[in-house]
Amino acid sequence: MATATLDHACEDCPIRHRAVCARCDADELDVLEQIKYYRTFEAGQPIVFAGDEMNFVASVVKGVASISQTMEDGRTQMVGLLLPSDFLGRPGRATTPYDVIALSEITLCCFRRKPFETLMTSTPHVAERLLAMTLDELDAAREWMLILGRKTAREKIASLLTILARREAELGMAKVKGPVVIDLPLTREAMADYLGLTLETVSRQMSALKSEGVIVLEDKRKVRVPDIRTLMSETGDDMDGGLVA
Amino acid sequence: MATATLDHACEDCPIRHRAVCARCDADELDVLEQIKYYRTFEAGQPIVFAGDEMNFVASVVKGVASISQTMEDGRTQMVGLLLPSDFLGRPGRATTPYDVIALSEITLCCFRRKPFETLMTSTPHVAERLLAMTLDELDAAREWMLILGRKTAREKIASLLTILARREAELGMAKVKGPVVIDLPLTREAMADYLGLTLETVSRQMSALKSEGVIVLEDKRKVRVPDIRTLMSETGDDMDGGLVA
DNA sequence: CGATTCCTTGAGACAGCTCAATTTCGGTGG
DNA sequence: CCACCGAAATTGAGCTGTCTCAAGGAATCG
Repeated sequence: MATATLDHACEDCPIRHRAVCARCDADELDVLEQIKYYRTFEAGQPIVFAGDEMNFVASVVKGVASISQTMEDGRTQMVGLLLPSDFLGRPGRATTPYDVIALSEITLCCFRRKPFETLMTSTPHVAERLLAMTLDELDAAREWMLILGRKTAREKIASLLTILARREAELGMAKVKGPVVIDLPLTREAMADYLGLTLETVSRQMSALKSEGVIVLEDKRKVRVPDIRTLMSETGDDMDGGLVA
Repeated sequence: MATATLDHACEDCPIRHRAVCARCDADELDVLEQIKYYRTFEAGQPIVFAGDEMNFVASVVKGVASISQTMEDGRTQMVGLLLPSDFLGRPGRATTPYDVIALSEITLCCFRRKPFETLMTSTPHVAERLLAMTLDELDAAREWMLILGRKTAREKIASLLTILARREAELGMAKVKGPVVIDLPLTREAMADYLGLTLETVSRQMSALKSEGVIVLEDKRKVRVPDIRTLMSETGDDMDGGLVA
């Protein structure tokens, strides 16, 4: 199977120190190693649909996916963005209320739900780490709520780009300084679903930021930010986030 | 001190089976009992401000509070609503990024942060329950994101009223059937901050729902819902939430 | 009964949406 | 290498839901 080529020992895992297993010691890692398996999805492929039974949980090893909700009439809101090291699924619940869709090619490190749940009670480090990650996600969700409820279209775009730049910086370590290139894993429509806008409005605001020199489009999916401070000043937030050195 | 009159044994606590201590056994409860203390706040009083040091965590025993974020120019978004049994504060973090304000008279069951944190590692039942509660909050935040990003003003109002009706029903047990009276703990402005609207729009939509008979205002802060299904059909969601029997 | 706070209602403005027409660009096959 | 295709993105023009600004009204409290 194709996934075999992607397998590797936990020790060499790129997300070893950020994922749900981050705080595990060698013994605990052995247990995880035995029940894990990899799955990959192509860009655009659904991972699960709302209402589906979900008999696994997983860490994102590589790639990007969206968590979203759709109303009967088709209106869609993204409610989560899964980047490498993020956790997918909820221990203790058999079905998922959200659609999860691969936005790029994605690799998941999966665990069957039941074994994972037993493991959670036996290895406190996993439960501990999962709590910390969930609290972080809740903070991110709350920041997002401010964006959705109170920001203008331009501020929304600037906020999204800043969030992506920050995440990219975290993975690559080091503070962001000077020019940054953001690899946009989202289509304009996905950006719109993230921000509660239409894709036309997203496009117009991107064009506006471009023509004002705040961003440079190297490519439709690659954004160069000459000066991150200028971009951040467009988010409407205080600029003391500590992102810049 | 006034709080003394409110003290009571954990066993008689109204939120005993829903709060962070829900899964504790008698021994664990004894430990909690020793480090807890009550605090009350009047309606409108701040509990903490964003940036403040926060050396306690707490359960809401009685009353309602808001968690909110404010931008420099004054735009405010509520990002959490604390109802009885909800948990306030984050173990492992010394300062809070949010304003927390009492919306009604409120009673908190507080624990100093440090002792609580040690307790979390020693009594797994607390950590376990806190994880479950945090995951529920994350779900609530995601539902809220759909409301903020994609719903019309009318749908937003109907959704808020439905959420409050649901919470009220949960506390009082039993499925909601027929007429319900919602005790609105929010001013129009607070509703607006919750929903990402202006207070004028909230007022207009409340008037519209009233004139169409979907709701009856017994009082500005007391809403009677003759038929919960009619209200729910205005939320834009599927009506299969299982709230109605 | 003033004063204050909260709420309602109106009229006009405007940000973002809808509908519609192109344009760009990465592939794909001749 | 070119021509063509389809998906994604851009841009325009007009519309509409919500906001802004403004003027009362209702309830509560000294």
